[in-house]
Amino acid sequence: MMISTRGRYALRVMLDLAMDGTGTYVPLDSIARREGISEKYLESIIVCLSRAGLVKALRGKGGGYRLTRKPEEYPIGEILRLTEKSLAPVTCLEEGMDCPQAESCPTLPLWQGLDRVIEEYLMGRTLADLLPPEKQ
Amino acid sequence: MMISTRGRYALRVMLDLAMDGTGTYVPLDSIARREGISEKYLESIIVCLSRAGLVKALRGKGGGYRLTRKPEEYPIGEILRLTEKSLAPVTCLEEGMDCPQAESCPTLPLWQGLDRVIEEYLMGRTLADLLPPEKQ
DNA sequence: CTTCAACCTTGTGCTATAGTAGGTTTATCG
DNA sequence: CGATAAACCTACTATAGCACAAGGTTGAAG
Repeated sequence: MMISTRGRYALRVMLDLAMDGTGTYVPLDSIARREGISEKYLESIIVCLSRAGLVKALRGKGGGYRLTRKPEEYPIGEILRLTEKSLAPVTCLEEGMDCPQAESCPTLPLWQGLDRVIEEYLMGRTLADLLPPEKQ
Repeated sequence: MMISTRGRYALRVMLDLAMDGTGTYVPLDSIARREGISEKYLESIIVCLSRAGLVKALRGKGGGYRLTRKPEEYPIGEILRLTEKSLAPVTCLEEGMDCPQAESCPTLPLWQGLDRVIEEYLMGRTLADLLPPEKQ
């Protein structure tokens, strides 16, 4: 629940790719070195992003990853949702968790409201918002 | 990070006490039965609330717990902060975590913003907001 | 002086997180 | 063609936090 290293690393990888800007393929080991993150661990993270089409992968020599859209077309929430199992602040709201007492629960509306606030914040910002001004 | 059963149970206990309304001491085992939660586990939770003065405890026969303020004087965030180790959405923001790269981290402002939004939401609502209309 | 309730300490099973390790496939370059 | 470089895939592991459970101790009322 909420944001672990997986989501944070995913964001940093995407940001790293966005900083590159050249549209060429960037190999993962160079990203790992720059960001100071275990390459093997990053692998398991970027696979999610690749399968979902947020980045395009190219194998073999000269291969790597690159963005498939412009930075301003990546809502932060989308990146996090793919790499975290859930962004819900409480387990009650997680998928496949329909609580039998949901109808009468006096606290459920509170959590739903919190979830909405978080969702709006994360979907209302994009990768581009995290780039340094000169890279805009 | 974020809200586990500890915080959720704490809220339900406080709500249970607020529902009582009579100002008399309510024993924990009756709360546990009503809420369907393990009494022993609740014990470890309510101790935090008691030590912080959110509830007053009375030992011995006829003892139990009662609120020390009116429901509208308990911000939800205060209850959760006491029972959860942290409400921060990422570890970066947890106490005693001053990251050496904080200055140059491009994602830190994002997390700080998210933290503020959550904080405002949770501190802007009180126990009273969760009571059914007729109990107001 | 018994009863009931809070208080305190300790232990335990489970699950998720944050990685490691090692091998397989695929593309490029000399 | 073959070496190299990269993504891809499977499986394993150590650690920590969560959600309790068990048992005994202290203290207030009747």
